[in-house]
Amino acid sequence: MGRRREGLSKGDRRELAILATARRLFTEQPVSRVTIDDLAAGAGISRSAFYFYFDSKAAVVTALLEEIADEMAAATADWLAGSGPSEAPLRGSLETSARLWREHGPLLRQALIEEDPALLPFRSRILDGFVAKAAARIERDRDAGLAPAGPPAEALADALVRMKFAVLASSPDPVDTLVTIMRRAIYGS
Amino acid sequence: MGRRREGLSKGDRRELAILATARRLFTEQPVSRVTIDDLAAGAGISRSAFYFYFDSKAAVVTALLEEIADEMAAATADWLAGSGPSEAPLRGSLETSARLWREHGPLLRQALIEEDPALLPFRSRILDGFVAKAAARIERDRDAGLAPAGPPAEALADALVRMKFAVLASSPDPVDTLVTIMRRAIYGS
DNA sequence: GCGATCCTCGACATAGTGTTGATTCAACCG
DNA sequence: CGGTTGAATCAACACTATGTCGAGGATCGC
Repeated sequence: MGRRREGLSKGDRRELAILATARRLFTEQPVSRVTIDDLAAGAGISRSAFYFYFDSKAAVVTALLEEIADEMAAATADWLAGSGPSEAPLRGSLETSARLWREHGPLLRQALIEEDPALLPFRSRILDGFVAKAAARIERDRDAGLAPAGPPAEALADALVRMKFAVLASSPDPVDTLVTIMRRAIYGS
Repeated sequence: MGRRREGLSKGDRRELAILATARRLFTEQPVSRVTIDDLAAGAGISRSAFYFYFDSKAAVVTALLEEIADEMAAATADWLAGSGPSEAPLRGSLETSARLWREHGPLLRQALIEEDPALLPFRSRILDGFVAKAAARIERDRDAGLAPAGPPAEALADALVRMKFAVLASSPDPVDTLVTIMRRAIYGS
């Protein structure tokens, strides 16, 4: 009777246990201070058994970042799609981003600030994607006469995105400041 | 005759050789990829002899950063002491900062971006010092009616300094963009 | 009950860091 | 000259973390 009760094999459950442990540990301490031993112990397996499920710590981090990537994109989609200097969409986007950094700070830091080479794919997806879309939005506003000329939109967007990550990584609640700087940088003459 | 000819003992020369090697290697590759073996080999000594001269790689990095700290301070002194939105002093300060990052990128990156705990003293000296002075300058301009109100000067300065470092670390020539953003962020309404 | 596949582990290999104790060497003191 | 001292050097060791291998144990499909 009842062969595969719930569809989750022992192996599946162990893989999920590793990810759950990683999620827990990576909210508390920097990625570099979590060892594979920690992850294996948290999942109740030996260190070398870990390698059956993941190739490296970076693979676990990548898996977790995949989960977060969509939230990151959704957080800014509103503002990126809009136009003009109105404050609310920008503030909303930044509030959500700030929450994500509070929840996943060490992970995002490892990928976006420390620039771990193993996390390059995620980083370029997020960073380049944001920069390209933000630059497009800036050009749209300039063409519409809503924003004044200034540095190349791409360079401006790049600087603002990097500032956003750097500031989110260091202050718990920087939204007001970021809103002002970004609006002035884009719309101030 | 001529006992201590030039005052430099063998040990002194070796210490300088380590520093020279470090200077060379740290212009080419990230700090984390230079091993103590590399430094020792470059200075022509064994790895364990290295530990006679320095406690760790971080100690070497600290010594090199000491040399750079003064240049960093001098680079921005002009602008920090002035007032008002005029472009030249800001641009001059940023040009010098950009040159320093081109020459010592990996070192500055390790201290100011990656936030290596062992380099905390240098980081707080540079970062907090800059932020405090920039905040004071912003308040001065606000009091003088040269700059409009906005986020707390401290928070604004912190965000701009972090943006500066983040952008310098990633683009070879970001001065134009930084000049515009900073002026708009401080003086734009 | 049997074979294939999934899963686990202990043992090993490698790279980097830091420590220890013995030894060399140069200078200076009597 | 001989002896003491302290600086400088090294080989060997210990530790931590990562990743690899092959030998088996558990489990599922039949």
